[in-house]
Amino acid sequence: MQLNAFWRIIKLMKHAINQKPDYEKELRKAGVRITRPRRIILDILTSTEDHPDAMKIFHRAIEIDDSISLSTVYRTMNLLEEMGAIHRHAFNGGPSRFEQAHGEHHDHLIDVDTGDVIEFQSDKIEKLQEEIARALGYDIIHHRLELYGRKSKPSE
Amino acid sequence: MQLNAFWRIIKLMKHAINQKPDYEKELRKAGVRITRPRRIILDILTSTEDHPDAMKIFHRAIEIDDSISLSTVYRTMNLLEEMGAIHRHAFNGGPSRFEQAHGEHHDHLIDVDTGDVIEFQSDKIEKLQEEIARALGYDIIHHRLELYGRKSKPSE
DNA sequence: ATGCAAATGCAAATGATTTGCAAAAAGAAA
DNA sequence: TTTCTTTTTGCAAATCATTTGCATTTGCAT
Ligand SMILES: [Mn+2]
Ligand SMILES: [Mn+2]
Ligand SMILES: [Zn+2]
Ligand SMILES: [Zn+2]
Repeated sequence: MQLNAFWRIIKLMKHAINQKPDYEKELRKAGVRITRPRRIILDILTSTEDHPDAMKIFHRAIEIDDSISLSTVYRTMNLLEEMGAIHRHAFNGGPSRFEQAHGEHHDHLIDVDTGDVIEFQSDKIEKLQEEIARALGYDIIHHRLELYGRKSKPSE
Repeated sequence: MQLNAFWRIIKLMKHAINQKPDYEKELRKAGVRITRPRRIILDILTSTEDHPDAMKIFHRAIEIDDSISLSTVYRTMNLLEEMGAIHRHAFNGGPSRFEQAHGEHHDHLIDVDTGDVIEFQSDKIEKLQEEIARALGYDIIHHRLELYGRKSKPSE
């Protein structure tokens, strides 16, 4: 939980300095063409703190270039996911939501009333997951932990 | 992990004795009509160990009564979920999959190669989740923990 | 048995995402 | 830059899982 705070600060500093991860270089190296739509979408992803879905990304994108199509957003999200540049979430069972893959691994707590997404990280839980998988004879490829909660009343 | 083994045995014993939870009575008490499709679907859910999706349930159902429709399966799953008789999962991002709510709470490990679903339970993790939520000022309403893994090579 | 609200089957509607295809753009080469 | 080849795009139509409108049937309290 202390580490969490640390990384949050790092993230904020990066944001302040505008030092975004250079996905363009990475993608180019992997033989991916950097097109105008892709650059715009990457910019949107690297400059937000939230977890937008395809439609929200689309709306932010057409604000910058109204010729971008929704299918391109979807295609780009699939591409970036395959390249490991973003993570895809399916909270509740709603539409896919995305966030850039940069930064520390974390899990999510979703406020069931407001929809707010709060990030957290627990080394202990990660360790326990590994132990459990190992005991069952498995190596974890990836995992998903989501807590759905409601603000606790201070009293009571 | 020891508790887990205990409950697994209980479950197997119940299954062996064919002592299914009496959902019919519960549902009736809640003012829900017990129709032929609902009885059949409930039977399917209470007599399987796996996590079938709507289509699979539909196919098993028409084997017993070929007049049952897929929409009724969907409607019934929604009803049973609201009544708390079943749980809904969305592994990977695929279609909803269901299991009866009876028995102990557990989480899932999905074999990414075979699709097998392995159930496990960890009091430690559950406790940690509570702690984390509390520290963030939240009460957990529900949660979802899924491990995606691959059988570990014994050597190496 | 009777009556009526609730549930069903079917087909058509939805919402999210994918896909085929002709036109446009990216990057390598000249 | 111009040219060339390959990839990507926008658009519309297709898919997939799931929901919904509606006329018809059914459960079940009287
Ligand atoms: Mn985690
Ligand atoms: Mn759990
Ligand atoms: Zn996040
Ligand atoms: Zn299960």
